[in-house]
Amino acid sequence: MPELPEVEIARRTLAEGALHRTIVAVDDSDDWVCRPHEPGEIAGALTGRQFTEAHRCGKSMWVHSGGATLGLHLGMSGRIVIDAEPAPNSWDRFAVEFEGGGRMALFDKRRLGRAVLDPDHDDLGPDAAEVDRDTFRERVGRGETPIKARLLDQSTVAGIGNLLADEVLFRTSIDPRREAETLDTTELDALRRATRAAVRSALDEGGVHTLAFVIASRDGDGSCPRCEGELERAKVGGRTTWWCPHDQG
DNA sequence: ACACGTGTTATGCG
DNA sequence: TCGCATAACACGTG
Repeated sequence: MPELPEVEIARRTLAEGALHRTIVAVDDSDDWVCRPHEPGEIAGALTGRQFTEAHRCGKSMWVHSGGATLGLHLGMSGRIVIDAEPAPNSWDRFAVEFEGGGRMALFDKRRLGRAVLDPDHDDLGPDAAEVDRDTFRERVGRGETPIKARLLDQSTVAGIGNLLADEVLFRTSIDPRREAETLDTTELDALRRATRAAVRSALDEGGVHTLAFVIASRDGDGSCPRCEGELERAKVGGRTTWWCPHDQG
């Protein structure tokens, strides 16, 4: 589920449902998801406090509590759930209970999500939906790595995942295997604009699953939405990649 | 049974 | 130290 748009939706869920409620209990017993702290350490830092603000950069979120900051990452399968019954099979990997009932949980079957105290975001690039034109040009348009791998590198620009990368490369007719430094400024500017537009659209429609090329490649019959030719599939930057060999030559 | 996956990070190599 | 590639991580799903 989670790429930048899903995480922004999760942040809004936190902002609307988890702020200004007194925390009376914390379940941080999953010592794989709750790291690197000892069980009870997050609980000790948050119990009795209220979350006051919910922030996001790329796919990382953090909430202020007046004292410690709680960092949340959804990993590949995580979701934020507010005021629901505890999930079966301990799929709630982290949870806080609020005074008077109700709770906030990180639901994550695969356990690749994270709940951390005072998260370190030093290795995170600027948010992919906010980065300015010149910064995008200089950070994305360098190196011999495939442009898709560059877009997926969270320290270059934060928030683009596997599906969004395919979508914006399709929208700009750029071959995902091109070396990043071979892109000219026109192509880089187009990539940035396509990213902003795709994020806006995904936010409006409910996630990256709703984007046309994502549907065509993952759920559809594998034909190009533009020329109807057959899409190609291969590993690029270690990830499954779809593109149109005709339009993205 | 077995490979795959919307993410991150540790490790290895030039 | 840097840039890049790959494996590993956990575990449900098809």
